[in-house]
Amino acid sequence: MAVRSQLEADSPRGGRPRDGSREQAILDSAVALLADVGYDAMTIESVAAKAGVGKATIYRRWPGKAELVADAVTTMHAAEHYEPEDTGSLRSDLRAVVSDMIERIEGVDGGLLCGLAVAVRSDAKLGKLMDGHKRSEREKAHALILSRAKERGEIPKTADPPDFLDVAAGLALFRLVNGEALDVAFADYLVERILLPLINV
Amino acid sequence: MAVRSQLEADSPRGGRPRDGSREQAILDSAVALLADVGYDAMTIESVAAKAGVGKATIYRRWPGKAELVADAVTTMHAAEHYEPEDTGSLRSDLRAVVSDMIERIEGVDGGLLCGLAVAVRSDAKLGKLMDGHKRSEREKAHALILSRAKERGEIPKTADPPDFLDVAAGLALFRLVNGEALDVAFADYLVERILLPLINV
Amino acid sequence: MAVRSQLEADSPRGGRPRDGSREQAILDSAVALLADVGYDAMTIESVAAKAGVGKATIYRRWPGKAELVADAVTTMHAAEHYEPEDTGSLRSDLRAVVSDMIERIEGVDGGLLCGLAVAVRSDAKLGKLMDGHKRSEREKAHALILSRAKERGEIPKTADPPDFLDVAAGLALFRLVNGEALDVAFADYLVERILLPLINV
Amino acid sequence: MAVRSQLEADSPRGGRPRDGSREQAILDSAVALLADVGYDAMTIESVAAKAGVGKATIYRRWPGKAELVADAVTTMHAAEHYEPEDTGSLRSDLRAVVSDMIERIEGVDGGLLCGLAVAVRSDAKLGKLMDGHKRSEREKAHALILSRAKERGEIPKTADPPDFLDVAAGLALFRLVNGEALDVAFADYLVERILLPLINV
DNA sequence: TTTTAACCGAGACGGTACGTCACGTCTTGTG
DNA sequence: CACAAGACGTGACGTACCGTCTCGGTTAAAA
Repeated sequence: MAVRSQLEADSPRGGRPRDGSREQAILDSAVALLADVGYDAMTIESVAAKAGVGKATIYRRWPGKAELVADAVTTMHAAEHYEPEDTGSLRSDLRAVVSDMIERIEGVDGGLLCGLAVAVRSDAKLGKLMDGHKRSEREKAHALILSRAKERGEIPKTADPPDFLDVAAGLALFRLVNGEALDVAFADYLVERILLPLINV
Repeated sequence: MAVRSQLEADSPRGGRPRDGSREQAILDSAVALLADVGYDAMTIESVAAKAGVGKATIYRRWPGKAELVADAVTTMHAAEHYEPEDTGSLRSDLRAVVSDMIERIEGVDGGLLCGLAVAVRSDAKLGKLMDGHKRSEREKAHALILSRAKERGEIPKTADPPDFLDVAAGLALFRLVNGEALDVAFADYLVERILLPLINV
Repeated sequence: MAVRSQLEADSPRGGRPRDGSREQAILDSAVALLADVGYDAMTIESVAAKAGVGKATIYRRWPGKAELVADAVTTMHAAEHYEPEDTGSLRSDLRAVVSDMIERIEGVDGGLLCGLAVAVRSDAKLGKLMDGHKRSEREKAHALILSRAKERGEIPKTADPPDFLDVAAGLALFRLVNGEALDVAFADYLVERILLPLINV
Repeated sequence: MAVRSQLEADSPRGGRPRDGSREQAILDSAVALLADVGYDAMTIESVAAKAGVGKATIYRRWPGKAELVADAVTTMHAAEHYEPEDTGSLRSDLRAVVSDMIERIEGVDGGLLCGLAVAVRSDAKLGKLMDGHKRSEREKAHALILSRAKERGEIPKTADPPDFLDVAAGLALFRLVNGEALDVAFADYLVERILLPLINV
């Protein structure tokens, strides 16, 4: 988790404790609405209504919309358990991971990331808090693909390519922002002209 | 240009013609305000006031804020005349172009691109219209850097690397969205571990 | 007529003369729209459209909406040629004229007069100009009814009652403004308890 | 009261209850502004500002400007405690009440009543709700003046004249609408030629 | 057990930007 | 010049959210 709760565990004295289930209901509703209608059209009021929760219950936990969204996105990524299968070759492993990534970006991630970036820019602290999980997932996938390729003998044991999954994600996002299609041709280009060359230095 | 005017050349006869100078005044004001205060804090009313224009004159030309911003960003990019100098070597040429790009992204582009992406996603047609100029600028720089390197003999005349400037821009944007710093270390990493390997296949 | 034309017959020098037919088209459209949608919802733009006329052609003749409406109402009243029939007795003459008046008020006049009154109050000059025709019509009816009653011997030749038709119109308008019904009972009351007593002093 | 609150006593449970003091603050501001600047120039925003209230707080209670004004006028009339003094004779009592009425009409009532009439006609229910208080005030004054005259022996104990104060108000309003002056001569005429004859049948 | 304080859903509050619409004026081209 | 068309600056309209606040009621730990 990340920004949530502002005061993670303080309030030393009495009173009814917060109901943890609300937290999840709110985040779930936020994720659903982000995917449905996008960042701008998602309102705190709609999140509250969908979660069956009062607005104050949201503002008690997050200082504003941007922070709520940050947590919602983090939650969303945490939910996906990114474990690329062994498809038999480096090339096909890359193809699989790239296809998967593109699918996700086209689904929701793209718009969310961009909408979120607005929040990031308006409050720089956010950004620093929110990338933890995602990065580690990417790094795990990176290491896994690489070690398989080494075991297969496709690349030398000493190979140490850069963060090629970041490169893939960045290029995909960039094309999205520019309104270009994320199609099969792009996936091909990405694997053949960018990723494989970077790994096979 | 792009979205502007809704009906680029419609009602052929009758009535006072639109005053083209308003168009520019509005876009200029929009660009200035975007850079000053950001997407959210930029209001249509403030754009109108700064441009010395009525709100209706804006809404007559653009259906909403998102579309106006889309055009404003396009205009902004059109204004920049991207001509990378010859710094003497491929490596330093890349360093120069990367530094320049990072600077621009940190300045305004980043937030704008992201804010824009929201608009893009809510109206898919926008995206398709707005990348023309920017892409061609990038392609010119790409070709220029490459031909210089070939003339210097740094790379073979037959080299045909992928769109490495897109890769650089994408990775930078990606880090921005994730709240990571776009610092000198990143620029180094980008040039040494990504761009040069991609070119020197 | 009344306010119309601002400069009734001036502009001594050349140029295309005003097209008098426009005047009537505008007034007709204004009357129709007033009756259809009321004062507030009647817009200059809709009058212009219905009349097939440019807005400037209206503003060239009348300084504003209020004045146009003033003329339109006057025109409307001028159109009705109020000649009460001889029904055989003073009482039935009064009944006839009262019924007629109520009908007219319920139809359009009521709302118009009230809407118009707003204009009157915002520009006091208007009022002074616009009552001419209507008053003279009322006075003609007043005199006619009275002379018939005298000829029939219902009232003395020397009788000189006050402007009872004004009283009738005023009371009807007042009830309208107060949201009370203008029904048969009211007409009865008006004739029996107000008008006849005022005449038969 | 009248239109106010749309649903006088609806949502029985939940939520912060409406603050009744806002209601009065809004109506007071509306009355003041109506008197100051008139119906057209009175804007909802100015009412809100003067009352120290958000626009939404007004629109939560009234569906639009017309209905707010309707209530404001009703309130205004409710505030005036109409108790005509005993001036010693029927004639002077009538003069007093007529002068008072004219003064009020010239002040604000006239324009308000007319502006209101527009609302009345666009929503017939309004009218039926809003005349209660005013009528009863008029009736009280009517009865008072009459009983005094009877005590003085000016008119027979059995006299039962029609609603002469309605007649007076109606005629005054009618003249106002027609742009005729409500001056001393009119007051004279009203008392001598209309009211006294009606009473002294 | 009673108190107490923070929790909860609901929704009113003061603001503010939105996008629409009409005003009355100005600017075209065509008679 | 008048005219039809319609763009212009202006400013009010009514709507929708923002983030805060208040209400009656609930819930657990502290007294």
